[in-house]
Order: sequence, then structure tokens, then C-alpha cells
Amino acid sequence: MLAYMCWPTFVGMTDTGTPAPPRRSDATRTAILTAARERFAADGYERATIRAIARDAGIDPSMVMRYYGSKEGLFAAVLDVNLQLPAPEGLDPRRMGEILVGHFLDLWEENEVLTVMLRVGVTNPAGGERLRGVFRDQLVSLARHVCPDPEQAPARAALVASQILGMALTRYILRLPPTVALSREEIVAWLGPTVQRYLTAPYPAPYPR
Amino acid sequence: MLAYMCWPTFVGMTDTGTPAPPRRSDATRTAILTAARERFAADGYERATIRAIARDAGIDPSMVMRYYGSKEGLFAAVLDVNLQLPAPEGLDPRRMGEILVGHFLDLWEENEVLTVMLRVGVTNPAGGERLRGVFRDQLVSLARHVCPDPEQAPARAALVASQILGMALTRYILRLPPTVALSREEIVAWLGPTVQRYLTAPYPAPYPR
DNA sequence: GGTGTTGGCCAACAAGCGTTGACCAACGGC
DNA sequence: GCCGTTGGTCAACGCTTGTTGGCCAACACC
Repeated sequence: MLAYMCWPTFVGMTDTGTPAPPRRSDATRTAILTAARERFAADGYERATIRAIARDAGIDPSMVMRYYGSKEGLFAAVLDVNLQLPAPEGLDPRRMGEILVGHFLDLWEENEVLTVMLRVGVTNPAGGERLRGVFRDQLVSLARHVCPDPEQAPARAALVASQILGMALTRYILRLPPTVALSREEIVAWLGPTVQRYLTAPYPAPYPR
Repeated sequence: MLAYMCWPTFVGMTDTGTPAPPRRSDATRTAILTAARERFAADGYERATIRAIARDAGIDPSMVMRYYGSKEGLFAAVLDVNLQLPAPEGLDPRRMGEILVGHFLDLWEENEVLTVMLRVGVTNPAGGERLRGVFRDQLVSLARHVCPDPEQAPARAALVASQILGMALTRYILRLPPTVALSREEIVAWLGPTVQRYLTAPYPAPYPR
């Protein structure tokens, strides 16, 4: 019924050098994880019920509890991925905006996990914290390598996040029709210079009110 | 306990020329509406329970049902506001980005309703539809008056929405600390030119991949 | 071939939800 | 001063949720 493409990481599993041996239940574990990812992405945390996830995976709800402990454990397992931002070294800093926008579009298209993170981060405190963590650890440190004054890195990263998350919000969550209709190339052409400016343009003198 | 500052619009009330006469229960009605707005803004639709709203308003949950019919009716009453975008006539089209960003910041600061709409629109289908409607009716028609080719208005409005909603998301929903730390003037100075470009700059030739 | 372990289902639990209807107290017109 | 109307509380219903423990079948090992 479902395709099992990756080995899940089990909650509470201590990493003992050798990865855990394959088990007969791996297919079920992965089916649960896949169904959970889809449900969380589509419905958010509260409306994605364990019963619905189990139904999608074709097994009993109690199996979810046995393999992932609780609904929160399952959610943590779904979010257990790290998005690979490009290392800033070796990239043309003048095309950083363009590169970053393209990379984020790829991430969003290929992986439902980011949709989960954003949709859940809006209503669920744990999801929000996770989103803040990703922002803090990845985007700020990237900005620190690119922008002129490292002290401005958090503010510049925040501006970049506002544009990139805003595009993700309108395109993948709210699905505003004109936003969905934009091609990848158009988005890169419009947003790339914006992100580039947020990263490297001189800090503007605020407008007088 | 709570301040009642405005008269609520009652669900199902048909507008018969003269506004409905004041009733003894108006204070309670408004208290419910205020508490509901705060709860919906803070917790989203599913986690904001009628019982919690009633507790905040200091009355019994059944009163909420009596006055607003159902949870969805209450939610509709909370969203029953129309945000007043500036009429494009008489405004300097070259400063439109700056004006628009400032106006949206004002709207967001003064009114929790937009927070409700965004937070609920992410998980609740009805909220999402409402958000799409506001976008379609207000932002696109504004873009039509400002941008060079009216046919491009939806795409340009979508880009503007991505930046403005993204700022709202990171500042008022996710509360990324560096975003919250930005002053109103900094935000206008950074985002104003972006929005201006999305509205009036010539449509760019997409980057080759 | 018996036996312990694993994978899975079933039925039920307590809690919380939106919602309902019966009931009581205070007000207002005659 | 009476009585219909209004504002409000209380207790309960039916349902869904996350979660639990008992039970059965299939496998693995000696």
C-alpha cells in the first residue's frame, strides 16, 4: 500500500555504533512514519489523530503507541531530520540570495517535513521551538558568513526568514492560487535579489515617520 | 473584569436599517468575543476550547452557544471585520511599498484579528478560505491600480503577500527574537523597497538554471 | 516439535470536547 | 403586585481523543 524508502530512527534508541539490526516490523514502523508525515503536513498537530494515521498505515492505533510511545514521540520522530543548507564557503557571495531561494524551494518540494514543521509550528509550542531552533542554528550562522557586519547577522537572517517562510506559507500552506502558479524560475528571479539585499546591502537609514 | 469597547455584530442578525437596540447582555456578548479573540489568537482554532473562552469571560459555556450558536459561529463573529487598505487614489505610487508595509504593521499591532486569521488559516480550512478571500479582494485590486500591467496584478500581489505575511508570521506568530527586536522604522525601511519592487519593477527575465 | 519471542488486533478506559435542555433569578410593562 | 421575558447556571448527553492491557497467530531457535 505504501512505499517504504528509508529506515526510521526509533525514539529512545541509543546509538551503539552498529545500527540496529533489521526487524520484521520495520515496514510497519516506516508505514506509520510516512502516514504520520502526510497527516501532520495536511492537518496540523491537533487534527491529525493517531487513529487516522493508523488507518492510513493499515494497522491498529495501539501499534503507534508501542513503536513511538506517544503522539508527541511520533511527532518528534517525524521531525527528526536536518535540512542541509549549503555551506557558504566556495559559493559566490554575490549570488547568495539566488542560491538560497533555489535551495529552499528544492527542500520544500522534495520534503514534506518542512510543511509539517511550519504548519505545526504555528499552533503547537514544541513545533514553534523546533522552527526557531532551525532558524537560529542554520540561517543565522549562514548570514554571519555572508553579511558585512557579523553583528547584524541575526537581523539580516530574520529578514531573509520572513521572505522565505512567507513564500512557503503562501505557496505550500495557504496555496494562494497566484503564488502556486508562479514558476520556480520566476520565484528565484523575484525573491533572489530581495534575499541578496537583506544579506549584503548596507543597513538602511530608517525612514522618518 | 474586561473592558467592553465596541458593540459586537450578532450572528444571524439581519440588518434592518436601525441598529439593534442595546441589551442588558451586551457586556457579556462582548466579553465572550474579546476572550474568544484572545484565545483563538493564542492557541488556534482546535486548542481554543469553548470552555476556556467561557472561563476567561467569566460565564458559563452554554452562554457561548446561546449567543453565537456554535463554535464555528463564534469564530465567524471574531473574524467579522474588514481591514481597511488605503485607497490607491491620491497616494504617491512611488512610495506605495513603504505606505503598504506601514499600514499592515499598524493593522497587525492594533488588532489581534489578523493574528487569529493567520494562525487559524494555517490549519483550519474555513480560516484559510477567509485569508484567501481577503488577499483576493483587497491586495489584488490594489495591485491592479498600481502595477504597470493589470494582467500581472495577481502575481505581483502574491509576491507582496508572501513578504508581508512572512513578516507577520515570523514577528507575531513564531516570534523569532531578532524579528521581534526590529523596530517599525527598520521594517519599513527594509520591506518597503521590496514591496515597491514587487509592485512596479519590470517583470524580470527568469534566471537560467 | 515444543517453546519463548515478536508482531498485531481487539476491547476498553478516563478525560476532554461541543452541545443541549431543564431550571432558577432578576428585570420590565400593565 | 403579577407575569412574561430575559440573563444566567447546572448537570448531563454523546462523541472523539490518546492511551492501556489482554489475547492470539506467526515466527525463530534448540
